[in-house]
Amino acid sequence: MSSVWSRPGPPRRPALTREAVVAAAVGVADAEGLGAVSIRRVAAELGARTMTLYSYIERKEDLLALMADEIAAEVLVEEPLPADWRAALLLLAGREREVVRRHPWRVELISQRVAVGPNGLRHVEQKLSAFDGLGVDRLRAWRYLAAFNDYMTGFVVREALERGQPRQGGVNEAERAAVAEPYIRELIENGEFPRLAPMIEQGVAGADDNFERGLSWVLDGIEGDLHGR
Amino acid sequence: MSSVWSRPGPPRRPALTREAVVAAAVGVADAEGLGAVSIRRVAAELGARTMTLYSYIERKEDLLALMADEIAAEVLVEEPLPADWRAALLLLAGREREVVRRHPWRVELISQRVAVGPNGLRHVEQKLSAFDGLGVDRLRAWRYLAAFNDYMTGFVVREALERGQPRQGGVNEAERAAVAEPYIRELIENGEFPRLAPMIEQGVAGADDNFERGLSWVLDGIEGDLHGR
DNA sequence: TATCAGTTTCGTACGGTGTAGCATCAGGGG
DNA sequence: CCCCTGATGCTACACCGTACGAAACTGATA
Repeated sequence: MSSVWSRPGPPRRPALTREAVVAAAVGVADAEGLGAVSIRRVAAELGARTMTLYSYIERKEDLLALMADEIAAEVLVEEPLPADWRAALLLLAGREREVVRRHPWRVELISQRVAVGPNGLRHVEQKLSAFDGLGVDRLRAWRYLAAFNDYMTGFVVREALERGQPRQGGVNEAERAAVAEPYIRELIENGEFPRLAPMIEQGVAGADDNFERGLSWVLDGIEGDLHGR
Repeated sequence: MSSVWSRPGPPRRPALTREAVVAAAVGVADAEGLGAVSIRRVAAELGARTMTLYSYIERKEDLLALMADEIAAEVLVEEPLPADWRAALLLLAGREREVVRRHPWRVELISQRVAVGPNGLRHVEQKLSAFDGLGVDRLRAWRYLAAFNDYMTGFVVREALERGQPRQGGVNEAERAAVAEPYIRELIENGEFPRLAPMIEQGVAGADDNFERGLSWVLDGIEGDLHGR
């Protein structure tokens, strides 16, 4: 039984890896929202000290980009894609939706200018490949892609907001709804919103999965353009 | 000439108003991005001390909600709307786009669960009123609205990102592009992105205003549904 | 085996954030 | 007149990202 002084300190912890750092960050974001992802917190999660993380990333921004690209891998589908372009896009869209449902913090990264990584690029390439058999030139394909992407972005953002991301701090969801309730009710009463009010009253708003329907309208529009206007 | 002690302090500053606070915050966000909007900064802008702002709002979140509703007023259009539903929606969409161009920080608020205020509700009501003459039931109108809104959200988010919001701190835009350049070039070379690479090389990506075109596809899709599938 | 170079780890510190708690003070109503 | 209500502002706390430099450890070389 030696004294503290002669005993060696704990063996050096197995070296961290960038992958482990990113995985820990993703775990925190999944469980408690993107707001809980701080350098200190992720380090603690790994049993490391704060500044240690800066051996693996240069800035927090980098960590966010790596997180985004990590989950971008989850939306890739195994090739070959369905030959029918609509089926292919529907498949990709479904994946995208699932991934955002699993990692709702993704939508917060959208408006944060995070750099696009290799998996993000692979995803774009897959979307482009859906148009392969159609004989459209690059510009047209790009325009179709843009319209499709824009719809998808809007949809997943709205869905994530409606479902309510895990949040840290701030007012929680039920509480917020409770506060909003009387205000909304007042608006219904006062008659300034004759179209909106009954929709809220009857619960038309919300509780309607418009994913495939809305998407099919966008694809119909593209198809119309495809078949010569 | 009296001494400091006997001279009265500066006359009490004219009382702040909530409107002034919100206007100052919007000004800061327009000029330097949402990241520059801190309680301290907005207070300084008004010549007030930090904690004074908390007489007008309860939390910073409130200030953000008020800012959002402030600019939501800018997207309202004078009634009556064009009788043609497509023309009405196009008008509203154009307004929405202009407002986001003027206040690009709006897109950052989208994914931040800010409460919707009276002007936001008025805006929704105006959009709903576009469907008035069509004889569609509430559920259908709501679905059309959702699809239209989703496309618009995605579009304005993408446009704001492509144009580059004013940012404080962080790497600036040109610098980021310069860093991304060799990485992108490498991807082009290595052949993993046969569809995407030539689009970047030829500049097909970006520099193509797809606003009305993409929107018209969405409206075409809705119109198809309208005319009985 | 002893030394050196290069990484990885981490203690400390700085300047920023939102905001709780309390003291101060002005103006208006009894 | 006084008192009270609400606006104002100081101080302080806990948190953030991260610059800087020292320490500890690893593997390669002499």
